[in-house]
Amino acid sequence: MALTRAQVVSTAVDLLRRYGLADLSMRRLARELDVQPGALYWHVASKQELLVEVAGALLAEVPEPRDDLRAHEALAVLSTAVRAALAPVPDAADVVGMAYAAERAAVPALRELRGLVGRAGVPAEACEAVTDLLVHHILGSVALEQNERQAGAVDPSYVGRDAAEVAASFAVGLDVILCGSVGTKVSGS
Amino acid sequence: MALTRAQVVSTAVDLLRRYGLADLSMRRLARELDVQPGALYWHVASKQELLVEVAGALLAEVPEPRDDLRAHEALAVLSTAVRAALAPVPDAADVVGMAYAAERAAVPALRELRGLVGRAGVPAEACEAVTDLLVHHILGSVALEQNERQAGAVDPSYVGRDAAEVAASFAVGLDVILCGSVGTKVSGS
DNA sequence: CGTTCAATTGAACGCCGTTCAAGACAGGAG
DNA sequence: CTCCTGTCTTGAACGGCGTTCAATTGAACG
Repeated sequence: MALTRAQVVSTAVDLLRRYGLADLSMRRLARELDVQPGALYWHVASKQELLVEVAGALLAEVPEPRDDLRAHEALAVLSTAVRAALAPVPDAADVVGMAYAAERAAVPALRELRGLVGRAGVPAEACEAVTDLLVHHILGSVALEQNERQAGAVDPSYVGRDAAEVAASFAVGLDVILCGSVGTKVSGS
Repeated sequence: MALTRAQVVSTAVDLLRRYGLADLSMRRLARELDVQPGALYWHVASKQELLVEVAGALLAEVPEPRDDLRAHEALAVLSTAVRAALAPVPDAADVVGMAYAAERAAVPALRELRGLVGRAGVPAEACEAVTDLLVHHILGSVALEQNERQAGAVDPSYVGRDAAEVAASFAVGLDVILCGSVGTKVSGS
């Protein structure tokens, strides 16, 4: 049966999940699909475009927060959900970051985040700034957690912060963004 | 005369400044130095190690903020200075991000940032979290500004936010981190 | 049966990071 | 002056990469 764009994308996601971005090459992807590398370019214009699609797929299953929440809570829930979806996928932060950089609206879940920021009472001029801050915080945290994991795997004597600690760090940062705390208070856990 | 590690690093910085990370290949660097690629590996263990060195060089000239400032002000000054140092260097965010991920203490300027966060009254447990947040915000903002620039260069009809706007966005985000504003107030400009 | 046309092949182009035996070339010891 | 030793460089190769493109397949349709 003929190859499909959807098939290409989902196999790419699989490859990313299992082996990371370094092993997500067009050639490797072609091998996985029992196809010559050139065939991929019938379904996808470039690797860049493929990665944008992959980023979308990674966040496709993040549920929209229930809309009976206050905007702040919804923001916290969505941010945490996005982080949770990306955390277990190697190099997900790089992939999504690239997609976000290429086109802010390319990834639906992040577009939705921006809508919530607006609804949270942030003035229109600061809307993009705050959204960017949130996105960078999420992606940064994901990248960090994966880096700790990787460092620990290479050298077992290295005791970095484990996933739970990084998640807690993330929550603190999120709290700082949503409520402010460096200058004022620090909310409990 | 014999090649020097310092020479290799500074030529790498030059190449990065002028042509970006994509053109900072070991081969290109060797060509620039009138040398065979293999020669570089006498002075540098790997490209990774070279990039960490480059990241350090990029931030080597960021001045330490005067120590008569309150910690919050010093943080704002240093963060802004780091951002300003990286903003004009293509792909600087990727390079520094990589170095920071590889080893949080590898880049002196960022280590200093962490010290200031501690001095600003952030509880010890939240110290790394807040520093990470700051670093991600800085690097995210730099990456974003460069992306806008690049998009504008490719397609002149594209009107993105210019450098000043992105810098303003950065200041807003910094304000959110240092003072909090989503839940409370937004300080003037 | 012949044609058409989406889909794939196979081969090439010009890059990349890295390795390593072999050579060049200084400077000190005999 | 010769020889050696240790530092540094070359030249060539290895196995990868993203991308392009003429030629070919193969199924569906008239």
